[in-house]
Amino acid sequence: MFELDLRSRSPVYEQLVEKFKELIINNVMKPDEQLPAVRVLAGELTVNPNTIQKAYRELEHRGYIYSVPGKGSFVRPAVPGNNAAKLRTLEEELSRIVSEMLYLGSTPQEIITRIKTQLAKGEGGKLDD
Amino acid sequence: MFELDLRSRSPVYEQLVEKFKELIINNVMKPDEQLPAVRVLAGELTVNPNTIQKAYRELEHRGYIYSVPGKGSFVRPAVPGNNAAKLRTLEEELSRIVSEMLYLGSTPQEIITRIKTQLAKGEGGKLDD
Amino acid sequence: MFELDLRSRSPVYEQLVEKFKELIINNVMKPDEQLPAVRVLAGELTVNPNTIQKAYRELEHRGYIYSVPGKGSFVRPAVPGNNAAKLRTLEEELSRIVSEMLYLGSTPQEIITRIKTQLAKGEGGKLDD
Amino acid sequence: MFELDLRSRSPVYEQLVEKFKELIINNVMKPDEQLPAVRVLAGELTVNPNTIQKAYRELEHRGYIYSVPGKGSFVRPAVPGNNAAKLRTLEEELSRIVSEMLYLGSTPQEIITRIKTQLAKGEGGKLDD
DNA sequence: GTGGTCTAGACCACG
DNA sequence: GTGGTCTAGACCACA
Repeated sequence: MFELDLRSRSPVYEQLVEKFKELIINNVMKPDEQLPAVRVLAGELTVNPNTIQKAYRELEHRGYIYSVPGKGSFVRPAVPGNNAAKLRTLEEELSRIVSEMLYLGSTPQEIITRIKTQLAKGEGGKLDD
Repeated sequence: MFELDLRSRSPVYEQLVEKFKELIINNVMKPDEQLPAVRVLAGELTVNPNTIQKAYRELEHRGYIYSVPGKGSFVRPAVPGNNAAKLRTLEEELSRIVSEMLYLGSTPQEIITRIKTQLAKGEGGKLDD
Repeated sequence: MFELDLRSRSPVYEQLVEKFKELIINNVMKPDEQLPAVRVLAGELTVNPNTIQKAYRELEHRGYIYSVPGKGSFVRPAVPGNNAAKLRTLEEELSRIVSEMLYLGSTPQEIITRIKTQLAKGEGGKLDD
Repeated sequence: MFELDLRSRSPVYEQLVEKFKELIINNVMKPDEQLPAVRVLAGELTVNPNTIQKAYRELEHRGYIYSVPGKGSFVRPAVPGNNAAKLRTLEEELSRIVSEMLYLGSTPQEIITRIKTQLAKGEGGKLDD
């Protein structure tokens, strides 16, 4: 299910956070769906349970999941409002990336085309799922 | 000139690398322009000279500047070719960010508009300089 | 294990880089084999740990090893593709050296024989390992 | 006549040494031919005369030229004997380079061919000049 | 215990 | 005065 790169510079728990974020954002994991139990996932990935727990704690802190003591962790439904701060951060990142692509030789046309393609896919995905 | 966050989890030298990368990419620092001397910048930012040097060396490794012992460090003029690998990485980052913006409630129209605006500015900047 | 020349004009960390490069290139250190821990090697060579780390980071930048924080540093398996630039540099060095050997009195026959011998050994080594 | 790279990491005087070595080795500068006067060359290259002098001193120390006080510096004729130490060093360098080329994916056949080609040229050059 | 970051402070080569 | 090297020694995050 997960492909962890133990050789990577980025810590294992961070890789887990990113994987789950991706699954949640792309609606592969649905709202209120339960995440694998810590010990189970630790077993499957042959990773220390502490590492899984750290990842779940981080996901909770970033607002992607909620934990119910004694029951487990679940995908937190997205709330449309109150994301202004996060969106501003993302917009800055996006600016940075577009600047760098231009610097490295991408043409504005290429960049626009690429984003439009993705937006089309993203919309479809959202509607279809 | 620089705003360092000493409490950030991202190391000081990495923050410096990002700042300079931004200045170079956005053509605020021109090709062959000299960067502040290691000791001078260290003094201004009240940071250890070794930390500045680490940032400069990293920038050199990443191809943004060149350092000439005894002379100084300078912005390396951009070479158009062979950025395929870097561009692929950036495109993946861009995908990730666009996905997340959609998840947080941005509309495709907003995203496209924002990027077009930036591309227009970027072009102007390039031409004007 | 290592012979460092502290009086050499070539810096200690650079000597270390060259030693490890040699071990890796000649397959004395195998892919994914762990390098000595920074502090351990520093102790053995009576050199500052920072110096070792600088060498390791340099080896990582040059693509010979990878370091995983908290785990260790390991030999990076060779990837065949995209060494065109490095090979061109080496070919120039080779030209320079052959010229100088001719100048110093080596005969073409001697040079060819010597290289053929090495190539035979190199092949054997590769196959045997 | 000379192309100095002031942006290079390698010091100017070292670049000069290498250039002259190359000219002498390839018989472009003949034995007992006079090198440009320090001040003249400094003027042409717009370089500090001290730098030229340092290069000449280094060339003399390495046995490529001799200096006659009050007259100038001249190419030292090659003496066939007594180069054993230098040759051993060169052979080691050659081994190192061949190893690295193999590591980077060159085939033994390619390496042999390339050296034979150069040896043919070198011989011709020597005989023709 | 591992690599990584940072400071304080010394010394060197180059131009 | 410039970048570069090195030491000594402290502290942090990760597994």
